[in-house]
Amino acid sequence: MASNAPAHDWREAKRRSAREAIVEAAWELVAEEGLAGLSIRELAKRAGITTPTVYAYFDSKHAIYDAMFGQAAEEFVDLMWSPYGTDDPEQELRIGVRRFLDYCTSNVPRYQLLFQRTIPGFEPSPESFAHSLRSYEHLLKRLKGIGVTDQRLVDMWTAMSTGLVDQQISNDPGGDRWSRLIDDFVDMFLAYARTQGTSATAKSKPTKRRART
Amino acid sequence: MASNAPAHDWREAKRRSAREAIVEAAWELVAEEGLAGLSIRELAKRAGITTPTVYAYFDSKHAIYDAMFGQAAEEFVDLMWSPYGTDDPEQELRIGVRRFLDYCTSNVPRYQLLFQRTIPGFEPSPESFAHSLRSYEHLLKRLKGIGVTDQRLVDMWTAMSTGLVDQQISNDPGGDRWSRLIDDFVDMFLAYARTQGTSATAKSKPTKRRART
DNA sequence: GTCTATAGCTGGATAGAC
DNA sequence: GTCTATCCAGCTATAGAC
Repeated sequence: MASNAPAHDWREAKRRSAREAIVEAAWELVAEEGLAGLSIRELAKRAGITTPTVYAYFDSKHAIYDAMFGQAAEEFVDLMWSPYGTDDPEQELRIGVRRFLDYCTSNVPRYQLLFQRTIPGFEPSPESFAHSLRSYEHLLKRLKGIGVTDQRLVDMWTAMSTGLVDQQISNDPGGDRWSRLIDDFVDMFLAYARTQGTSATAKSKPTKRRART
Repeated sequence: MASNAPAHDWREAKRRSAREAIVEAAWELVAEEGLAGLSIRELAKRAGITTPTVYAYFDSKHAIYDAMFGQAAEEFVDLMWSPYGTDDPEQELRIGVRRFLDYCTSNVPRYQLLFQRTIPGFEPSPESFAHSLRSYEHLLKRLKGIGVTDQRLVDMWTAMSTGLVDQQISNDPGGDRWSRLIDDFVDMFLAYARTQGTSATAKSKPTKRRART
């Protein structure tokens, strides 16, 4: 977007870095005040600028939320697609859910912005949301790795992952009462999936791969 | 509290019913505007009174949240303790989680108030929170019924239940994409629990009951 | 207890000079 | 683009007459 303008690239770059500085300050603010506690005035103060300057870079408060969403969603998708250092699909699944859980619990407002609907009226823009779809695709890939393709099983998996995160955040913030149960959860899921007509592990026959269109 | 004043009971009753009317209006308001959208002015308008009158019954906005919390928590604990119409512990467990899920999904702001930490700075009073503890006790009772007493298994159960609710609310509001997976979840949990050295079903030996103090 | 009136503040967003 | 200054709407909460 706004790409093939070879001259004045530095302008674009400068503007982008200014935007990023604002978003950075926004993250710091919501870390202290909660996601809903984002105030443009306070944000400007922290970014070392004034309120109208914020509006030179963002049309509205929701536009700032969207920029935060986009940045975090991209960061998350990069994390989930980065190498897993193993060829074992089950291991990859375990590492994946660990990454997800760590990512969520290490920054609660970010989790709420990305995965819950806690800001009334806010919907991420299609560009921002596209990252989230790519994350979900990688999840499908990981599950397919262990032979799970049934949508019902996929939905059960997302519910289990979310439930872990949710309980950890709500009832033991900063602790590990639920996050330490990850491996038990995976064990439970794998055992169940095996009873559901999927391979669910390498010892059964590998899943027949269907060519992507 | 303010109890043994035999005369003027009608005064107490009238005051209580006025409070209840305000709380009722508060529920209607948050149903439309979201939990954080509770405004004293708008609340007063709906209750057919003026703003200062609200303060004649509640010290602050948080006090209203607390009254809502207490009312809902009591309603919920009554629901969970009400008869299950069966002697089969497994059936009771299934009915219990169904009740929980229906209760949560049928009123999202109420769910957020009771089970999540979404209002910054709000903590329920001990009296209000006591109801929640009694609900949790009944959950322990139901799980004990199928032979599950291990805290780790209990925590896994709460994470699974919450995860179902959370996904249902966040990703398919009004639908049943996750709520219809309840029985699969219970099956999965029961199968896993059986591998964990608990009876987890009636066909094993019944759990030894320890007398309550 | 209930009202009118308002204090006191904070919010998002903008006008207009530079 | 960045500022000063400000508008206007909304909020919680209270003062004081009745």
